[in-house]
Amino acid sequence: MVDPTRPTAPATNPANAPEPGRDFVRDIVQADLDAGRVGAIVTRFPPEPNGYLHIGHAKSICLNFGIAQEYGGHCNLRFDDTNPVKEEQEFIDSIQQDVHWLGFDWGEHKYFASDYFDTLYAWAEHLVRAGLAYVDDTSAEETRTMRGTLTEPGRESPDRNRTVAENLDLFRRMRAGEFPNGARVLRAKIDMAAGNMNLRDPVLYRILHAAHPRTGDAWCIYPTYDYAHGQSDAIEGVTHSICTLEFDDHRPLYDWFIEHLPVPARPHQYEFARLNITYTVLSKRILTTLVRQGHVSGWDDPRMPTLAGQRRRGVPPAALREFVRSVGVARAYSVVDVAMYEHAIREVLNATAPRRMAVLRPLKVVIENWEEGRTETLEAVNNPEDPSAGTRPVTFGRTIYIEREDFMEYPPNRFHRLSPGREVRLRYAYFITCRSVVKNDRDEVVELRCTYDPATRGGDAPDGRKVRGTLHWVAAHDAVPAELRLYNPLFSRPDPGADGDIMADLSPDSLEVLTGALLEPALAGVAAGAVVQFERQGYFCADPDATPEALVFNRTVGLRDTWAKVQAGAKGG
RNA sequence: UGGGGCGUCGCCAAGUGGUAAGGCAACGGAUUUUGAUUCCGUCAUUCGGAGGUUCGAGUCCUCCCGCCCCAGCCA
Repeated sequence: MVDPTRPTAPATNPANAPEPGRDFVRDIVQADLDAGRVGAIVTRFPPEPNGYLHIGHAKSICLNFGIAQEYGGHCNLRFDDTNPVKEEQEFIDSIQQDVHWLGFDWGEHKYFASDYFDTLYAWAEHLVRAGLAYVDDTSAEETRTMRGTLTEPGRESPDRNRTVAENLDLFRRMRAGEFPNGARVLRAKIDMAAGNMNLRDPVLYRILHAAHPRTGDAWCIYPTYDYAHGQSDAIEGVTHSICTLEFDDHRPLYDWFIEHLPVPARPHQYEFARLNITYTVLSKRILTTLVRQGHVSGWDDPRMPTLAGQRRRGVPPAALREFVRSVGVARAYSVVDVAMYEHAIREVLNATAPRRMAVLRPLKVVIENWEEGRTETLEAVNNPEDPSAGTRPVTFGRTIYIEREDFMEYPPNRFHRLSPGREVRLRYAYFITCRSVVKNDRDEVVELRCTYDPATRGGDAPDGRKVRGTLHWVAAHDAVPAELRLYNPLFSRPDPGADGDIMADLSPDSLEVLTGALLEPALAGVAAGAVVQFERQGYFCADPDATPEALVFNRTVGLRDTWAKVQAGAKGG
């Protein structure tokens, strides 16, 4: 059957052609607008409040709210709360917080599928009266076997031909609470032999004696997703109901309900490929398991791909939006390289994050020709990408700390940091030369004795001599202690779960805690949530776990590190 | 011959019959007081495969191959 309201080919409109083909969904929207099939664009983001939103949802949110914005329509936030046994107020709250954080606003358009329970129920009776739905007493297990298989047709329930009167009576008594969970269901009467399993008399209502977060005990029967979704779209006047590919073969059912019910509008469903990322799991079910089994500290553990987790990790919402934009929207199954995500994060943070110095693994350095007790204040640039960020003072002294890995007693070929006899620059301070090494009884380097060149104040040599390396540092007299949490992928393989047991792929190295880090004093009063770049190390976000004894920072993402790559290559080769 | 969807560079992804965009990654090189950033260059004679139509095919036709989704009273 040809539906004249359904777009066939994108219409062209040379007059005000938008930047061509941003993605196929926008093409459809544009074509519908051009052809006058719809007035204002209405989309919707329909989360079920049974968990926290994750990066995959960000793609859907950006698509739905983005399209509404671009075409001057609006996007509804609609909670798909049709299954009270899984849904909780905590999730209703977190979802709203996360959508706002991502940068989108539903305005007055916040809805719940449960707002429509009365209408949905009335429409179900309508189907019953039309002979298109019946009450089935078959048990869940029996229903499953009778549904047939992918290659064999199903068998019709003996209750399939009950009279309208009997169905109406039974359905009303279901609603009245006369029957226990699972005793009966209301099913659509479609086609038990359909090749599309969704059309083999799908369930519309099931008995669930459970309190609902919003409707309380008002109901003991609840509509299924298939029955509730399209009708909710119609009630809200949604023009483009955009969902993921696995709902593709639900569309005939979606359309069936719309055609057979007295709905006030004719919405259309469109499907796009969901987002997958290497080394990452975007499945609410698995994420829930990680939280419940304590593999992570909670939904907002910075290792979690949840929006709450990424926020705590320090990922700016703009980076998420940029990432989603760069990935595009299509219908082909895809797994995006997590490097693309990290790139988007660095791109945003490079432009915005103030620079600070922090030593992750300190190595003591004594400047032998610097007088005991003398300090000197120098000027450090806050963000070379943003002159308006200004400068800040940093104080130098006789004893400082540098990064342990910035010194090697026996340096390999291309190492151009500090080693015995070699001169390097301390960022914004002086050139220093390593004169000797102090070791403990285990032969470990515990301290360097260096000298500085007073003429190189600020880091420039008046005689124009060059130095190969520039190191970050903190002064012993004013450094601030901190705990640093370094994160690695939660899973140890790019395709977690591909071998079956996803929990077996959990990485033992996803979290490394550094307790002895030292920060420059400018970081002392930093507010939780602030993101800075620790020069030469990476971007770090102040965590609310900070105590009076020590600040806590989460590493959002490291800087690109070509030296590490060179080393890895040398080791491997 | 169960139904549906999809196959363009290592990973995303434009392309809608006129002679393969872009991003990520990678690799060279320049600049650099972050081995960062920035910059410049290299990176698909070929679009899952085979036929066919056409002056011309990633785009149209036929056949074949491969991958994903569906048998919840989950969404």
